[in-house]
Amino acid sequence: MVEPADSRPHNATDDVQATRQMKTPYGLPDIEDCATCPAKDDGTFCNMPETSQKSWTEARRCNLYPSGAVLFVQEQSQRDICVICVGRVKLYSTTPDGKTIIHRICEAGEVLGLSAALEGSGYEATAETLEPCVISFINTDDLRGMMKTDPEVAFRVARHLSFEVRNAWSQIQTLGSQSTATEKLARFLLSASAANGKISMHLTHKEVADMLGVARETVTRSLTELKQSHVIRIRGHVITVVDQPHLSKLAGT
Amino acid sequence: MVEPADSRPHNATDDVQATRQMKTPYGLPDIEDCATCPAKDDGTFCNMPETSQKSWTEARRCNLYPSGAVLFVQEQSQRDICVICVGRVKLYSTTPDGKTIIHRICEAGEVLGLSAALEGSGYEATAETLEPCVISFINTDDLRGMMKTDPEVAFRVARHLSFEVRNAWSQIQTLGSQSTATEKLARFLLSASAANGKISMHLTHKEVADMLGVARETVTRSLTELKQSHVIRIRGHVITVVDQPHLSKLAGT
DNA sequence: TAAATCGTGTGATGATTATCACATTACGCC
DNA sequence: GGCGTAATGTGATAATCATCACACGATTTA
Repeated sequence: MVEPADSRPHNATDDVQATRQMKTPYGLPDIEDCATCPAKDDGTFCNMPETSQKSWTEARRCNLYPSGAVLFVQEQSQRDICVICVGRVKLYSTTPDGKTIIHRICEAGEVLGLSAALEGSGYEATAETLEPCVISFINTDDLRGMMKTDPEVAFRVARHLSFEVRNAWSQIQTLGSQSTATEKLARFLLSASAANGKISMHLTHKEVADMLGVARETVTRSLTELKQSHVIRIRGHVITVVDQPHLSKLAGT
Repeated sequence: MVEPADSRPHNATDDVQATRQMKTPYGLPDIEDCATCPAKDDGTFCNMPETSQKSWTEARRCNLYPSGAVLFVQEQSQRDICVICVGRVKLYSTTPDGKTIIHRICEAGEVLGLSAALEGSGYEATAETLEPCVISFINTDDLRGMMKTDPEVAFRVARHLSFEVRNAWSQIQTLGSQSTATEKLARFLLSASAANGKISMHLTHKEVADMLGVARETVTRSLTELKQSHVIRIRGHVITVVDQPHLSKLAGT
């Protein structure tokens, strides 16, 4: 796990991997402008009206991170919000007795630290990159200022928070339903599977376990059980849902 | 459980209880103006700047509900958001197999249905009054319109959503920590207790159980256990935390 | 190539707690 | 004040799963 400076620009020359290819560290594109951003279609702050976009672009700073970098730590006082331009980020918190709970795996286009920014409190969780990432930072005060003057920004912030609430609630349903581990796993697989039934699993069993609130061994066991009953097939990092109706029945839906 | 029309004004003459005191049904104040509202100090949409307040007051409708009234049902298509002026409302969802999960007990000043309004989807949960309530309704389209034109409204919506996210996340921590039932209950009691250690329990054991994701009997048992070990004292609906350090230790904090 | 590390697979065991099945109490309502 | 329903208390039992304890394979590092 790499431990970079909190939210400051990542100094590429400090990094062993980066020295290999100085031009584009970690093989990432250098996103100077939102126009060249691969997430531009569906991101929360992408495709904004011109005036909003302008002040936005001026306020943001853009950094690169390797896999396993910690963007911020829970309860750390909050100064910036993060926008994921490229990559995936794991949001988790740890309990005093050392247990880890993964709240969400965030994709490109999503925003981190929003609720903390509006409440004026510390970060709700720890954010760690799962793969090389391009992250934009906006100062919290700047964000608030933009929200106060530009309804478009405020509206988009609200909509992203809605999305977060939805997400959290569905996780609560999974965690609180006191259902069996297989049931939870089935629900997880269903929500993760694409239309063709394929899931590219970039998460370890431990990470899945921390998302579902069960032990790692339980995930392994349930997974092999599903495999043996020919409900899913596992090939490397790709899980294929073979018997979707069966899986749905297991999920209790 | 009373089943009123979805979000339309409650017809007091239809109701048995209301016939007793026609002037103020359920003994509730008739809130015509936010100026006379008891929640005006800390509500999300209270104490707004004059211009915002004006359009707000024009858009809102105000209704009275008895205890146990269903304000809206999960997945029902959403037309209004609700503001609790007086009373407490239980937000819950039910799983296909009949289990109930209580997401939150909402107090006066809080807003219901916000995330559904912004996502344009159905209500996230079912809302049921826990006591006689005064509820204001604002049409979703009106709200969106106000957000687009008035940054103040948009900002307040965002801030309330932040609050909801926080809430949801702390519930996720409780539910997902795979801790013992006593641990969860201890945490619940701590967060519910006032500075003087007193908790006015207006919830049944079943309701607490549905908040913590455990069985009702488990709540009863854990509660008596805490009582017998002199950590808490129960007198009627008032629970007093006697040994706060002990309770904190049980909560693992 | 050896060593170390990480992720995964698997067995045995005990603790916790859901579940069922009642008894008992409290409380609103006529 | 009595009746009926809702809420609470309590026991016995079984199921699930966390935990510990390792083995194994893959991948990276020295």
